[in-house]
Amino acid sequence: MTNVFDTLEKRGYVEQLTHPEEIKKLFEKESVRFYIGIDPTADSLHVGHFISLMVASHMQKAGHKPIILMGGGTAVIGDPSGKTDMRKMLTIEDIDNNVASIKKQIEKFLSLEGENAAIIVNNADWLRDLKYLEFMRNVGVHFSVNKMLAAECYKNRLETGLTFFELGYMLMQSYDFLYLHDNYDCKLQMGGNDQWSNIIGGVDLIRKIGADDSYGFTFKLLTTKEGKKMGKTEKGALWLNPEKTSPYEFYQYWRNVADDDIENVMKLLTFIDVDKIEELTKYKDERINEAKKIAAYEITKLVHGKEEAKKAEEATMAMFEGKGNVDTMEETKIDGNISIVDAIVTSGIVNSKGQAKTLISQGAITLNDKKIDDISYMLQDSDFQAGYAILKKGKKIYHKLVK
RNA sequence: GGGUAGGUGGUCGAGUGGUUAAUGGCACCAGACUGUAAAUCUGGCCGCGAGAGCGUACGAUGGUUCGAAUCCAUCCCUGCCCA
Repeated sequence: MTNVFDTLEKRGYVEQLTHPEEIKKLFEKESVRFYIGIDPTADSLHVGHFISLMVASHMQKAGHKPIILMGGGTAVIGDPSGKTDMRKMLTIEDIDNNVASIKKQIEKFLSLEGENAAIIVNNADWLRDLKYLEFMRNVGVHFSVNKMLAAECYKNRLETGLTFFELGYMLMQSYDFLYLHDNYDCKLQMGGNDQWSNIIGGVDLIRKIGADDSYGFTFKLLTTKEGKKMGKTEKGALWLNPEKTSPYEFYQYWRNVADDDIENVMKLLTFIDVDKIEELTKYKDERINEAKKIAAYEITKLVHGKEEAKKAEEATMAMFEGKGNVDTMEETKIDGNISIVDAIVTSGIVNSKGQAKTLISQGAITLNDKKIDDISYMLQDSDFQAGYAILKKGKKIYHKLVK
């Protein structure tokens, strides 16, 4: 059996390791309990968390045991790493709600049953009742402020301001690792590369307290070749929750990634064999679109299930290649013959009438393939001859209107 | 606690009494070109209104003024220096 480490490395996940040799050996020697933390700062995960879950899934498939740590306790503070400003503070109720809805998404990636079932824990369970004095004595003493301030993630904060409150984040995350190490036999913490400082904080803490079996592992963040973060859209982040980002939009996002990024995306966000990916992405002309289709389908399938992925794919074919089925298109029920502007807004294609008008005047809106250039156009019965009307924004966004 | 510099639209950052819904960059959307790609060029990017326009907005609340993001007062928050 191949070492997961090789798999992860081959697919390009690996960024930094605290103990490269030991970690590789550990993976071979035993079924390792590892943890990945997720901060419940929204009621849905977004693509940034996607890689974490992929890594966890690869690990689980290789026989290791994932612990997903929901940061129900630490989210109260907000991780200052890489942020220029302090995050907005969330109420405890918000966080608890978020934790509940995120759990459902995690279940799609990890098996919660069987011998190496994933477990989901919430650090609120141990952090909220923490006694300050005890914590300072047992944990606080092991942290050198000098060292912390030298860390890259706090450096830029030194200029804009950093509160003690936020500085405490590292201690809490480190304590999480210690807690999981002692209570769940967790030996490895994994996370995005922005978590490096926090992760080594935990690894060092455990080692200072006396154990020598703690390790850290960070993986790449999902960025474009130009180094920009991926997953931004007009409406904000690309969410994994279908109510926030529809499966079709989600599919389209991946269908449209840049040529330069497709190989990376496939390796990181699908389970397709690496050799196959390289084969698919070696082209420099339109043949690379084949890879994008496969990537979009596979990624959507992972997040929304086979059925939704199929629907998104069929809707795409219907729209872009003139085959397939309009039934799969997202649809909105319209009340009577409203104006085109209202139709655009109620379908959710854009957020305001102003935007709808702008688009019309730019020639971006078509109805049943007829360009609409009149802002005051009213929908008519003749627009629904097939029982529906197809509203199109730009070249890529379609919506079905029914009465 | 004292001194000092600040708080501007999704973000970064100009503006320092009227022509400022507020220059510019980034992000994002659309048009052209293409391969539903990138790069490039063009247009857009607070809300409502067909439009003239109206409403909201420059940390908060009051005030001065015909008129304020810009001036004054109080408060809140942040940086830096001193203690």
